[in-house]
Amino acid sequence: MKDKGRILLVDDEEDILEFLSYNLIKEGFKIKTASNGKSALKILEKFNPDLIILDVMMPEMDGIEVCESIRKNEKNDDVLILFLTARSEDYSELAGFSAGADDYITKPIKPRLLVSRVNAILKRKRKTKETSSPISIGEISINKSTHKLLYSDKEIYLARKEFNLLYFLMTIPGKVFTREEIITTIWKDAIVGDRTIDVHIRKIREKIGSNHIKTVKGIGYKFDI
Amino acid sequence: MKDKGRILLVDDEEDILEFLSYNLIKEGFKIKTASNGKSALKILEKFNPDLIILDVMMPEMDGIEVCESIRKNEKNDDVLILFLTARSEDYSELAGFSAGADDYITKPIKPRLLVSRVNAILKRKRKTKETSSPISIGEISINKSTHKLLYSDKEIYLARKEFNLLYFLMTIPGKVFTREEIITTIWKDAIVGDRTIDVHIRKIREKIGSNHIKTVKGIGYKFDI
DNA sequence: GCTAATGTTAAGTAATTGTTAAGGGTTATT
DNA sequence: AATAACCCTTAACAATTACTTAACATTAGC
Repeated sequence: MKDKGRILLVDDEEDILEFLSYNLIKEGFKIKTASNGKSALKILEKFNPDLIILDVMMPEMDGIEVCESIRKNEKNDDVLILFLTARSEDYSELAGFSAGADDYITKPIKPRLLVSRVNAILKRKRKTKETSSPISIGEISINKSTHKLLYSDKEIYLARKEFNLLYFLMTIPGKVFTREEIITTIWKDAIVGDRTIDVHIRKIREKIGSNHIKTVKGIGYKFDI
Repeated sequence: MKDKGRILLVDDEEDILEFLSYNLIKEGFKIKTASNGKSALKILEKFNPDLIILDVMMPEMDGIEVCESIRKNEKNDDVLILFLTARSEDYSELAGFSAGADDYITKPIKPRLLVSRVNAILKRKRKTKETSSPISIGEISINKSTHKLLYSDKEIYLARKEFNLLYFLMTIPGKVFTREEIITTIWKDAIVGDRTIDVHIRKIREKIGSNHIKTVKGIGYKFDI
């Protein structure tokens, strides 16, 4: 069976790991397991999974902590995280999402539901990857999957934040993105000073010239040809 | 309680449907729910909602596909679509916008924010159907999302207040807007002197000529071709 | 022609963005 | 493990741009 995706399972209960593995391997996923947060983080470095299924309730490091720890590292921006939570938790106080989760499943786990959820989430990942591939505008071409920027056929290196920012602006050329939109997209909910955006804009302009990113005072920035 | 609007909720998770319903019904909205894309499309035919709240991540048909499918039918041009998305999905909201969404909310959903967003978006709908699409009158075209004013194909830069003012006048060409209306719309509740409007009008006229904005003495201004 | 309303101008004030360099943190290299 | 290299953020300050005002001029309509 072909490789449908790589999944890292994290739970302190052996039973559940087995149960999940069994059902997901049957579907053709590549599985690794970890029985605690620390080893999960370790495995993560090498395994490079598409998805991490994380039990919220674990001794020592709970799922939320693990999730935050994963998200702290921008290298892991791409990986999806799905939580396992106890039924009783009220949706409104589900802490997982603010920690950076993408979805969650409540226990008891029904194999069918699990599989369809996992398929759905990975399908979306593939889809956004496809649609988010290279954008070419004028003589500038930016490619998220290779993290490369070409400017009239010359390769220009951009640091991660610069890259994300430019990429974001280029997703809809001409549209003015407000500072708020930029912050919530690039910085998620981190709190950064107002000058931070400007500094990054400046660095991008330094590298691609100042004709393409236009300032709309009082509103934000836009990318134009 | 009076009918504040009709909303169709689409999510595969019962919990979230309940959570959303509870909060929106409390506010006086009429609610219907669907647990997948297909049934949403079916309900849509009869329910005729003002707004559809759509989870991006669903098995089988995801939110974006549902949205595209809704927009394909011109009958549904009027309906507003609001996405629910998990935070870390990269710019998926943008894919949403090109699919025809009007706004989005990220999880975790906070009841207050939800309600205020829903109210805002419905209010906008009642006021002007145009939210982000450009207004073109004669050889003048003004576009809020790109913050561009085109005058016989030449791009003209307007500062923020000027832009908002002209945009406001152009929303209903021919209508005379009183100074009071202008003040409350553009300046909200700031207190500004009487000459302030005139100065801005002057600057606009300087840029697009004085034929289009007409003074109606004692009342206000209007935009004419 | 009188008068209230609007137009015009320039100057002052406020708000926003640009720039620079420094410091803390992280990652790569030796 | 120490070191170097780099990235990100910040703060302070500069520069720019936007906005408002006041004083005076002009106009429309009675």
